[in-house]
Amino acid sequence: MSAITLTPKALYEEVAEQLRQRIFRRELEPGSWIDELKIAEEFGISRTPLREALKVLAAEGLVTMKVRRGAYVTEMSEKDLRDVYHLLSLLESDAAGVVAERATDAQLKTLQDLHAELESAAGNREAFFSVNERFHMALLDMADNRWRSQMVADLRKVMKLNRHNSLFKQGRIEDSLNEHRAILDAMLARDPEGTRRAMQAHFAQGLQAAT
Amino acid sequence: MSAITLTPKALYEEVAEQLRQRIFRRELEPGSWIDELKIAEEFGISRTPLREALKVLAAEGLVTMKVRRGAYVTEMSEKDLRDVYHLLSLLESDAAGVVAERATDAQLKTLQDLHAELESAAGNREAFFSVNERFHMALLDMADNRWRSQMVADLRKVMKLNRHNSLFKQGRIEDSLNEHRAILDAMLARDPEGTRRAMQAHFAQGLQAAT
DNA sequence: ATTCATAATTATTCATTCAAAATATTCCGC
DNA sequence: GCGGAATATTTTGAATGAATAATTATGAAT
Repeated sequence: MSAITLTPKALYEEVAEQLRQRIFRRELEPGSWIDELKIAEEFGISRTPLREALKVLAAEGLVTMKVRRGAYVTEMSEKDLRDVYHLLSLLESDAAGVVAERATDAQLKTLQDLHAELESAAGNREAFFSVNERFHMALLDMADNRWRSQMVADLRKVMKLNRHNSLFKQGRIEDSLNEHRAILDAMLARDPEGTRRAMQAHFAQGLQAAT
Repeated sequence: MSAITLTPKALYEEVAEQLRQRIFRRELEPGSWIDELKIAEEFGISRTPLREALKVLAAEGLVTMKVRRGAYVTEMSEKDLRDVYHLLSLLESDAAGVVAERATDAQLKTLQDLHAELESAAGNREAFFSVNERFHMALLDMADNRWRSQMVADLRKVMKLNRHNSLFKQGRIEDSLNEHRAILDAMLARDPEGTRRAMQAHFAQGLQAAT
């Protein structure tokens, strides 16, 4: 009767998101085996959509499938962390350079607004982390390369596996804000090369703080 | 029907590879809908492993899932082609720079051998394409970043969707060999920056030939 | 004749069932 | 008591069937 279509997503998509949250919250620890029967029962679903969800997560790199052994939460070594940071630095600095070259003034304004929001969230770690994510993703969107956006999104998810995800040591938020300010200034000056360098510096600092 | 039932891979992995081949051979055309029942019947399997295989391909970007509409072979626009080339250039030039910095002499020798093989395959397009793929992947392996290797492998698969995949116009093979020679020379000279530039030039030329 | 609504058909998505494989446990022999 | 083999249990992987959602076609009303 009701014309409201309450099928926004397929069940396996929903399940994939729930699993991501559990992994990020460390309710499922890296290296640990994922019990299909147990999870399916907890979610009140059958194994079919769960298995499809696990394959989505495997493609993102969050879980690792072993033949005839099932799914395991991916373990990130120190080297993995460095490698992923390296790629994020490469991809996002390139994206920032593109934005510095081609963004409209309205788009730059959007980034300025997000930065302002970031500064006002400096006191709250959760909020800061969330706005920071939105800033980076908004920049990616403006760089307008769906393949890169997808890759960066996946890498950022994988990075959350790291135990030092609470990478915000004393003073790191302040430093991060300054680095963002430098990126923004270079973009406003329409200086692509300077923007790339500023973004690379931002990631170099982020890696230092995480290790 | 071989009586040997060794299970090197899961069925859905096997099916995923078969589907890739069909897509690359254009038996499944970009933009077209993938009929689950028909394919399952042709392969003599049920829809379950097929659906799992489709999700793997969706993660690679080869197919696109639409809610309640099933799977479609991904369509690559001109812009998509440029975007993917851009990323491959970025990732592989970085990898080549890393190799120029850190590869052992034995590894450089391996690349030299592959280049020699490439030169001797210059007369056969199929062979040239195959050896070329092996050269790029060997280089990626040496750069030793599994996340980058995975991303590049996926992007290279997606690139095969392009109709101008027979991107070897008159003289392109000769040019490509020269570009490879320049990359190799820069690596042998242990010149990371020159290596990166040479690889970027290689991709710039490749894009030109493909469009 | 055209548009909207309803019904039917078609195809996706999820659950249940079944089979095969790997691991662990137990029993027997040395 | 220890080791090996066989069996049993656990778990992944695949098939079939049922239900839900969407699209298309048909009919009626304006």
